[in-house]
Amino acid sequence: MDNVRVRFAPSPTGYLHIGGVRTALFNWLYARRHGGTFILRIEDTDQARSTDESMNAIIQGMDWCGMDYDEGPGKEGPHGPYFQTQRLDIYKEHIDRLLANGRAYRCKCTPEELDERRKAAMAEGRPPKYDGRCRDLGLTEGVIRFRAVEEGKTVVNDLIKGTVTFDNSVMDDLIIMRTDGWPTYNFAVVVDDATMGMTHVLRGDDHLNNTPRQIQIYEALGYKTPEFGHLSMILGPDKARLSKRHGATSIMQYKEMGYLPESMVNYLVRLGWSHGDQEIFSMQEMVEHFSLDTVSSSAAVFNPDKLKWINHHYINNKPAGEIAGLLMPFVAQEGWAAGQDYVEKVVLVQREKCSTLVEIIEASRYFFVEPEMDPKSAEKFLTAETNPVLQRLIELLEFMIVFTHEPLEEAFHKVMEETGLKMGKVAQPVRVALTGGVVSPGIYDVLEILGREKSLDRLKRAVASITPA
RNA sequence: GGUCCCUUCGUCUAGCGGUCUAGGACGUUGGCCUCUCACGCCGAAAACACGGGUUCGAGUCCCGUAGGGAUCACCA
Repeated sequence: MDNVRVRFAPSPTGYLHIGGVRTALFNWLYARRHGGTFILRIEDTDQARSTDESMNAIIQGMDWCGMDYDEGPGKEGPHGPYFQTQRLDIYKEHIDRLLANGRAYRCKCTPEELDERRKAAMAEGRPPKYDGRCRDLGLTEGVIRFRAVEEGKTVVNDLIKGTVTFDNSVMDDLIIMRTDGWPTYNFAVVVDDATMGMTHVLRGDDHLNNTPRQIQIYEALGYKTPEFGHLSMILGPDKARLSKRHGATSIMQYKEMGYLPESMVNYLVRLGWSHGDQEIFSMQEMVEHFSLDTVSSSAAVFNPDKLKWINHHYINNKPAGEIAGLLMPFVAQEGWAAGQDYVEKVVLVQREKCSTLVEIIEASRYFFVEPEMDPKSAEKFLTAETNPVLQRLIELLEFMIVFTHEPLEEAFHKVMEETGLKMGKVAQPVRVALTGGVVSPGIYDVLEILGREKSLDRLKRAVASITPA
C-alpha cells in the first residue's frame, strides 16, 4: 500500500468535536502508519454557517492533540487550494463535464415545491425522492441535478463494515449545484477527493448512506473510486449520538478542564480500536500498531470515568516538571504568584490523588494562599485537648535548623513520646491548622513545602483560635 | 415509514469454529497498607440480545426476530 493519501475534512461551522477528533486521529494514524500523506481540507461551502473562529479552533485542536497535517491551510501542496470556497473553478469544470456527457441537467423546481411534494410523499408512505420531472426538459436555468442510475446495485466494499450493497432504485437525482452557484456536499467531496488524489476515505458512518451516490458520481466523472472505511459513531450515555447536551464535546473544553492531549488521544483511539489488551499507548505505539483490521464496526459510548483514569495515568507518569509547566496557566488564572519550581514541588505530592490539572489546583489552594478554615474540621481537631500538642510542636519547630522531612519526623516523634499520643492524634490537628481541612499530602511534605515561616504562622494562628478548656 | 449499519460484563473491549467453566480495562465492591485523602497490592460480583439453522463441535458462520443507531435537504 504505497502513497496512502487520506484527509480530514471538517466544515468550520462549530468547534472541533470529540467525534471529529477521533475521525481525524484515525486518518492521521493511518497516514503515519503507512508513511502516507495526511491532508486537512476545509469544507466551507456553507458560507452562512462557516466562520474563521471555527476554522482556527479546528486547527488549534488538532495541533493540541499532536496531529500535524502535510497539506492544508498554511501548507499549500500540489493539490490545493484546501478550502472549498477557493475551488469553485474546479467544481464548475466538473459540472460542465457532467452537463456535457448528459449526466447532469437543470431543474427549475423551487425548494417550496420540493418540500411540498416530499411531505406529500411521506404522508402517503411513498419514498420521498425527487420525481425527475425536469430530467428531460432541456432547461438552461435553475439548479443542476445529477442524473442517477436507478437500475442495478451499487456495492461499497467498506474496509470496516464489509460489503454493503445498495439497490440503485433508492437513488434519486440529487442537486449538485445550488441556485447560488455553489456545489453541494456530495458533489464537492467527490471532486475534491478525486482531484486531491485520496486513496482512502475514512469518515463517520453517518456517511455510509451517501457513499453509493458518491460512487455514481465518481463513475460519471470517470474517476477511480477510493477505498472507503466508515467509522462507527461515538454515543452519549443514552446511546444517542454524542452531542452538546451530553456535556463537554469540544476538544478544547477538555483542555480547559485539565486533561492532557495524550489522554484524549489515548482514550479516543481505544474507542473503536484495540490492540489486544493494551490500554495505554504512546503516539508512537499507536502509529506502530494501528490497523483498520482491528477497528470495531459497532458504536461506542463515551465514558468520562475512563478518560479520567487515563488522564490520572498521564499526570502521574509524565515528568513532574512538565506537569508543572502545564499547570502554570491555571496558577496564573487563579491569580497566584508562584514559580514553576514551587509548583513542581506541589505536583510531586498532589498528583497521585488528582485526575486532572484542575483537580490539582483545587486540592492545592493552601499551598498558594491562606487557607479557609473548614469549621467541622476545626471543631473536631482544634480542641483544648490538642492545644498543648500544637504548642509543644511549635517550640520544637522554632529551633529546627533544616526544615525538611527527616528532622520534621523527629520532632513529631518527640511530641508523640512526650504526650503518649499516636501519630493520627498529632498529624490531624497539624493538618487542619496548615491546610484548613482534613485532606492533604503527607504532613511532613506539607510542612516542608510551606516552609518554616508559613507553617509556624498557621500553627500559631490555630493555637490562638482555640479557646482553652 | 424506506434504506443502511450495529448487537460479548453498567461502559470500552479481547475473542477471527474446538485452548471459553469467555480474558483485560474503567466503574462498583470486600480486604490489606496507612498521619488524613489518595496511590498501590490482593480478592469479589458482573456479559456472548432471542430463535432457528450449518457443523462432530458456534461467542465465533448463515437466516430470521427484537432492540439500538444512522440516513432520507438548494447542511456538511
